Amino acid sequence: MNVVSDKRKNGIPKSVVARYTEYLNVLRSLREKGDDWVSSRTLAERLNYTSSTVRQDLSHLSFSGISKRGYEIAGLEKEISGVLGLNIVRNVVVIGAGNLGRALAQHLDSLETGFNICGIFDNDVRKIGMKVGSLEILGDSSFPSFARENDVTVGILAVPDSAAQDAADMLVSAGITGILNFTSKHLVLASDQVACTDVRIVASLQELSHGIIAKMQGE
Amino acid sequence: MNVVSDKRKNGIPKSVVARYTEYLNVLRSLREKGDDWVSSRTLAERLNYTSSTVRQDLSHLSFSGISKRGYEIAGLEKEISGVLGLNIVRNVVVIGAGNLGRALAQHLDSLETGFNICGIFDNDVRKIGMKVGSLEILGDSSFPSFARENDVTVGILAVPDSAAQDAADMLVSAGITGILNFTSKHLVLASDQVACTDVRIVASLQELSHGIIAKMQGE
DNA sequence: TAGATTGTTAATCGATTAACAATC
DNA sequence: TAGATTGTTAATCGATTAACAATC
Repeated sequence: MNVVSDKRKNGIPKSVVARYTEYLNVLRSLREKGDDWVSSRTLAERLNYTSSTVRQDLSHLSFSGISKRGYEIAGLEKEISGVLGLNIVRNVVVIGAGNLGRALAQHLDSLETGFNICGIFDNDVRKIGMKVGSLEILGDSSFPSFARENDVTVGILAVPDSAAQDAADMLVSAGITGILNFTSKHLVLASDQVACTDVRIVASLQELSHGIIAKMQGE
Repeated sequence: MNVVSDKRKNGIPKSVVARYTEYLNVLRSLREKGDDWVSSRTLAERLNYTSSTVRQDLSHLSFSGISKRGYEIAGLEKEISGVLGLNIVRNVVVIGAGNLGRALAQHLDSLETGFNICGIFDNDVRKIGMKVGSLEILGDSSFPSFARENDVTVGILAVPDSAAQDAADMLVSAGITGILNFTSKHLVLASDQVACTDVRIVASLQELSHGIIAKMQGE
């Protein structure tokens, strides 16, 4: 097996992908400031990494910097966006129209993230028909046909924990390819071809709580 | 330096703390199901870890399992909660009363997470006075005195990215000890005694996008 | 007792950092 | 040119897993 296919097989490490998203934020803000080039050192300082980590990360890309100048910002942004698959618009639905689901639909829509929030679903009949921004809340039963007709590839899960697994099953059987999980439940997916990322809101608050205690005890 | 103070100095690794929050979820659901004991194997299977990882993690605690029986669920829950600092109620405010801030205030309140959401702030005068659940939106200017009088130790940051650093500065100078950051900005904190955890909603969606592509390319 | 499960040591694996030749 | 910065190798560091004696 050659080096390239070997790379494909192993893919880019999750830790590197996570930093790519951070680099994108910094690159955008530098570009908006008018900068055209950035060094690994500058990128690192903005995010509390080492320049070595930045260069290692960028070495996974088909994009090179130039000695003494650094990396061309617009080109690097485009390359990272491509690797993350952000150059295509994905149709996304929100499952669960409670406080969190409704807010996420509107928040992600207003942020212009490049994802198209095209539907919001709930199984509470009293909510069906209500409006969330320009979207109308639909019942779960209409989800499978909606997903097919609107080429929906991502589902955002914002239901109560008790309904999480059932809702995930519904998403998978409707042929979704990715789930963004806002519940605290660890999901078991019926297909290993479906990607899942956990957002862990409550867990993050608990980790923060531990962080506060650790600081008090002198790190 | 002896082993104990050495342990204190290094603390529990972040990766272990992250799993503690997952263990808590599983322990609660097992307890509600009526179980009293759990093995490292069962805990591991529920979360796709190895039993070795679970036992290593739990070895940081002052709590022992028993050969052949495993770990007593209620006791382990209490121990992990203690280490994470969840045995005391913290007063929390939300900064930013947009879609996300308002939803987080209500969501975290309804989840009974043990954190007390006691205030929500915004600098938009048109929002001041409006209600979010039982809370009234207050202006940023009243935050310092509010924080002091209500013993607020945690601030949830849900403002636009452009206002993130200023709002963080406000939280730190008001004497907050922890920030849960929902913006996409990397915060620079004026005090190294303040803990910060990033929630990374948009970044998670971008990581999911990469995950989908990776699955398509055969992992 | 026999066997299941812990706690811990040692091995492996992966991620980060240091170092430096190449180069613009 | 001189010096700043990349790309990459090798070293270090930390996290996960395997293995197994202790034990209930």
